[in-house]
Order: sequence, then C-alpha cells, then structure tokens
Amino acid sequence: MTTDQIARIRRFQRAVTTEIGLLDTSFLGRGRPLGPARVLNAIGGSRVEVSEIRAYLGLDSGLMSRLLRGLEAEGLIEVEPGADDSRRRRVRLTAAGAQEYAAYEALADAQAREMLGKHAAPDKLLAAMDMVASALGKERIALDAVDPRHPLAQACMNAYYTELAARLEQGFDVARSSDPDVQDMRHPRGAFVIATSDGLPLGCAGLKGTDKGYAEVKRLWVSPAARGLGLARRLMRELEDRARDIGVTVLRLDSNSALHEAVALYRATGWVEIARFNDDPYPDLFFEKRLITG
Amino acid sequence: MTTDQIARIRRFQRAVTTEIGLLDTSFLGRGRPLGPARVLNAIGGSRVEVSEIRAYLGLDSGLMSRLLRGLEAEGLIEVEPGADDSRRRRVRLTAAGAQEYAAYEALADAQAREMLGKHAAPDKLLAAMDMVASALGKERIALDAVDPRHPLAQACMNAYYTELAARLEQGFDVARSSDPDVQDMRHPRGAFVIATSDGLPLGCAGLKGTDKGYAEVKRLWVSPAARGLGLARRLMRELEDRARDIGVTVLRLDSNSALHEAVALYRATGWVEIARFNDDPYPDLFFEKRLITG
DNA sequence: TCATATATCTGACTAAAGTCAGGAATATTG
DNA sequence: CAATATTCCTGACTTTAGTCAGATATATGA
Repeated sequence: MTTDQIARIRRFQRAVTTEIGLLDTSFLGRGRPLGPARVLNAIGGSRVEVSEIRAYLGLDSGLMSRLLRGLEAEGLIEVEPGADDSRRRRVRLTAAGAQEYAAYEALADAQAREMLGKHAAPDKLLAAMDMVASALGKERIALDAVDPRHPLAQACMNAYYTELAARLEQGFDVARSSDPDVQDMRHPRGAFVIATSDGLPLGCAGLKGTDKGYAEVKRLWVSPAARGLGLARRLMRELEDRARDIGVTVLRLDSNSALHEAVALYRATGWVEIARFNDDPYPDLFFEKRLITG
Repeated sequence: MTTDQIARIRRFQRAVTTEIGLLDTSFLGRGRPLGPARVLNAIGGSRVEVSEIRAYLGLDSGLMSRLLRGLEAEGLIEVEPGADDSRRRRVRLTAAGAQEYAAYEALADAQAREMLGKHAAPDKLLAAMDMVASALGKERIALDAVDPRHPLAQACMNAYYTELAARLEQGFDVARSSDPDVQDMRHPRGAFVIATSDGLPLGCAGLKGTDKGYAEVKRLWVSPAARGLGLARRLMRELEDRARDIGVTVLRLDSNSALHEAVALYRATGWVEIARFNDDPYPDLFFEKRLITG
C-alpha cells in the first residue's frame, strides 16, 4: 500500500465529510432537524420495529423514544405493541406521515438528479458511487430468501444473463439453457437468496432441488458494484446452510471456465471437479461438494 | 435519467451519511469534538489565514473565534496579525499542535489503510472514490500557476506521458518529443497551471512562450478521476487569461486525433485547424486560436 | 480627514444531540 | 413461580453547534 493511495482515501473522506455536512444540517429544508428526519425516513423505508430502527441509526434508547414521541405529536406516525412480543413496538406512517415521507423522497431525488445532470459521464459516476457505497456499507448488505419471481430476484437474474452474454465466447441465450422451475428454487425443494443494500439488489444465488439425490447451485451473480467484498462467498455459505436445513448433503453446479472468479471460489471452498452431469450447452466445468452435517 | 439511477445515488448518499456520521462524531477518538478537530486539521493542512479557514469550513465568525481561543488555550496554535493587513490574522501550529495534528493524520491514515486492506480490488475502489470525490467537490478544485519543475507539476506530466503511451497507436517516448524549456513555461515567457483538490493533482496545462509571434499550449491533461467536470475547459480558459496578461494574442497547439475529447474541446472553443507547424513525430492535428483582447 | 467597509472578538442566547439513572411492562428460564 | 432479562419510557442533565447583536481595530476611497 502506497502513501499515494492513503492520500487518495483521505481526500475522499474530506470531500464527502464536508459535502454531506452541508447536505444534512438543514436536512433538505423541511423545517425538521436531522434526528426526526432520519427516523421518519427509516420508517418510510419499510422498517417497522423500534429496536430495528434504533440499531440501524445507532441511537440511544432515550433519544429514540423522544424522537418517536415528537413524530407522534406531529401526527406522522403511530406506534403499537408487537403482535407476538408486546415489548417490541411497531411503528407505521399515518397518511400525513406517508405524505411527508414522499416529500422528503422527492427532494432527495431532485438533489440526486441535479448532481447527475451536472456530470458529463453519469454512468461512470454512478458505477463509482455504487462501488464506494458497497465498500463503506459492507456489513449492511443483507441476504434474504425470496421467491425467484420477486422483482429484485428477476433484476439480478437479468443482470446475470447480460453478463454471461458478454463474457462467454459463444454468447448466452436463456432459452437454450435449462431454466430452473420456480418450484425447485423455493422452500422446501430449494431456495433463492438475494443480497441487497438499502433496497438495491447486489447479488443472488439459487438452490435448485432435484430428485437425483443432490441439489444444484444456479445463478450465482454479484453486481460489479459489490465485487471484492466477499459477497459471493457469503451467498454460497448461505445456500449451503439452507441446503443442510432441508436435508440436502450433496451439491452440484456447472460453470464456465470464462468465469474465473467463480471457478476460483469453488476450488477454494471445497468443491471438487467432476464429470459432466448434464447436456446444457454453456458449461464446460462441473463441480460437486459434500456437505459436512451435524 | 432513469429512476434506477436516482435510486443508486440515493443509496450512495445514505451509505456515506451513516458511515461518515459514525466516522466523525467521536472524531477519531482523541477526546476533541468535531469543530476544533476540523479547525486543527485545516491549519495543519497549511491553511494560514483565519478568513480562509472560515470560508473553507463554512463557519460563523463567532464560532470560529471561539474554536481558535479553545485551541490556543490548549497550547496547540498561535495567532498573530497578518503582515500586510493586520486585520486578517494568521494561525500556525505550535510544536504541541504539530504533534497533535500528526496524531490525527496517523489515525486517519490507519483507518484508510484498514478500509483498503479489506477490499479485494483496492485500485478500483480508489479510482471510484477519486471520481466521486471530484464530482462532489467540483468547486473545490483550485487552479494555480506553478513552476513546471514543481513535484505536483511533474506528477501530472508523468501521468500525461503514461496516458499518451497507452492511447497513441505508435506509443509515446518523451525523449523523441520536443520537451519544452522550463524557462518558456514560466512567467513572463509562459505559464504552467495545475489543478488540485485538497492537495491531490487532478490536471495540468502549460503555456510555452516562443519568439515566433505566438505561444503554444502544451501538456493539457486531466486525471481520469476528474473527467466530466469541465476541468479541461477551465484549464484552457486560465491559460488564455494568462496569455492575454503577458501580451500574447495568438495561440497554437498540436494534438493527436486519438485524443478525441481534447480535439472536440478545441473545436468547440474557437480553435481553428491549421497546417502542420512543427516536425514533432506524434501530433497529426494542428490548431490556432486568436484571442480577443481588450 | 471622514465615512465606510472589513476582519475579528465578545457576550448572551437557542437548538439539537446525546448521556445516564432509574422505572414500568412484558417475556424467558431454571 | 421467582429471578432475571429485555424493551421502551421518563426526567434531569451535559455537550456541541450555531446565531445574532454589538464592540473594536484596522484598512480604503472620496
């Protein structure tokens, strides 16, 4: 690591600190201090449990309580005890709250739009922002099992197909590859896991159940914005855990030698190369992994 | 502009706000609030005039005054009236202050190092950070005339040579190109201007005086991290102003058709293509611009 | 020289964020 | 069931940041 590299990060920190400082103090000029505004936005962002919001924003319980009281007094939110555990309270926006939240969203969007508009190469700027945001908020990337037909899951798979088409010498056409049945990638036959950061999809992986004594790993993809963070490894680990949960002990997958990073990951995490086990035209490498159970 | 793009910027803002929030509240754990810490760092970063620091940090004069008193009481800084205008006060670090500043630097460097170390593709991350920082801090990019032998000027020129070598079909070797005499790119014969952001060099351009009735523009370069911000245009405008100041009314330059952006800029800003006027092996395009004076 | 502008300082104030101790209600565990 | 833990609330407090109206000293231009 060179001193020049350090200097560059330092410069970035300065640029961002000052800019965000300016950005936040008058928090978008809706006459509400940063604290309540942050809480309102967290609730609008579909967070429901008080404790969850508190952890997300890193607030003291006393402070949090007061901020909630304030928003309640404004008529923007309603708080009620949780259904199964009535200590853990749940918050939701009232109609007025939803309106106020939308106003914040519109303002922030306008700000974002203006910033992009001033730049000559917006795509590059966005890609750079994605990468930085992922690196900064690494531990905020959440993995969730969803239905493979979920819009975010679809978005990931489409990005995956596009990337395959670009990277495979012979191109890629989904229609010619065996498209896994939705049923096979849902509990209890299998699973489909997506990685998201503040709602933006960053990666996916599917576990496809079969009746042949093993399950297959399909559609492992990580967004360029999140590469280098060990996300693929996390996704694979998650799939293995879920495989164990549904009683699967042998996993298989097919891949292509053009996908270096993925192949290297398989080899590094206990996968063993085996003979071709299907007649899909795209893969040229086949792996198996026996899970340690107990 | 798509909604997806907006969502990406919004996500970036969130990631950065929360991260920097965490980063700054206990400002690196040296038991000093953010305010005084920022001022100390601005002074350590070779800013000397109180008014300059105030503008840089965006502080109220009363607050600034108090923060200075505090640092003075700690024995970290000394304040004295300016030499030519005794209203504008100048600040400098005492020995203890320099030590404290160094401690902050070391902590921030360690933090940066840790962040880079956790990333699998640090170069890409740095490039992304540079781009974002430049876009955020666009108006903080300063242009200064320096001696062409200045280390930052040299750094820019070396980056320029490397880029030429990569972009020109026939490569590039400085030794074969006519290296302008240092004298010719200094006042009053010419000028050399660099663009920096918080000390990081982002671009350069040289004005080389000749005895043939015109001056030449040489070494126009903008760092990849700062492209798309109109910096080349700013550099050229600066050179034109300086040319007028030293009484030059005709400018010439040579370029290569592989450098699309530069050539497009010349054509868009009043430069007219002319016949070859030197025997340098690299250029294949030649331009002239007559300055409007008065 | 006199009016005006500029740079900084001081005192009095407010708003916002955060801390801490303890209390009430509810859940969990041996 | 009793002891303990968890979740949230309340009140009293501190720190930090920031605002605003003068006061003071110095510079500038007619």
